Amino acid sequence: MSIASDLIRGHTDNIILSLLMKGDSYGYRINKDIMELTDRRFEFKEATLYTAFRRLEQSGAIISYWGDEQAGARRKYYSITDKGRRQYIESLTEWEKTKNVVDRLLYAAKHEPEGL
Amino acid sequence: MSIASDLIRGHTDNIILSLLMKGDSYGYRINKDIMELTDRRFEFKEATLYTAFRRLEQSGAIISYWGDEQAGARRKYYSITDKGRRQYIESLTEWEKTKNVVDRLLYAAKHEPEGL
DNA sequence: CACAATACCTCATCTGTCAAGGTATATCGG
DNA sequence: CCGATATACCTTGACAGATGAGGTATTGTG
Repeated sequence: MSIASDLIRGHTDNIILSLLMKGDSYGYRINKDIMELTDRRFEFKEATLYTAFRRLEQSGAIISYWGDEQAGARRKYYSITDKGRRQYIESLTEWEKTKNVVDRLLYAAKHEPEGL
Repeated sequence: MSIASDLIRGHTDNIILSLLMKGDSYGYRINKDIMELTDRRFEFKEATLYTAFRRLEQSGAIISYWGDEQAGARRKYYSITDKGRRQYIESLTEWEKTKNVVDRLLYAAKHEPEGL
């Protein structure tokens, strides 16, 4: 739990793009990376993750291909496209704007009486 | 425009509680305050706002009463309860955690190669 | 008198999340 | 050898929040 999903909603696709900026990866590994990066404070539910992959592939932000594992379960790898890279870059600006706006609104009550 | 609603989702109720921490207010005014606090970068859609009021009142975080305006349109005022105050305080911690987690994930690609 | 601003409300629809279910392979302890 | 656990993928239906579109009523302004 830790982080409510409604607080992450809107970041899902961009988080996936962010991890794919480091190189091609596959679903299970991406979620494990997310867990590690957040000290186990967050991970996607599987259904959410695969829904996001489908959405991103349909919009052209990523492409997929099957790996040629000799052993173990097959893996579907994802690769970020130029469109996906642009979307990722834009998401960083969006996130900075969001932090600014939410900070102002959530701390409105505390910063308001500055006239004292 | 400006801020995607999915990035605010999850903060809606807490933003309203934050403004009510400053004192009782009513829907129309709250939304105007939000617009000003964010330099017109953000405001709620009316339907979103009133949905949130109903949700907050049903959960006991706020209570409402009709103002006794002598002139002009009638106003429904909202007042934050103790439960609402506790929820607001908790939301600040949640928000700080969320910022930390999203920062880590969105900037993962940039901070990763630290071994150089 | 038309229009804008104030001020409230509802309903149907859309989107993203997720519980629950499924498939298949590899490894490890007993 | 068998059951459990980990890896790795997928789908479906239900649910919750946001919102477009519509509505009501009052007051002030040109």
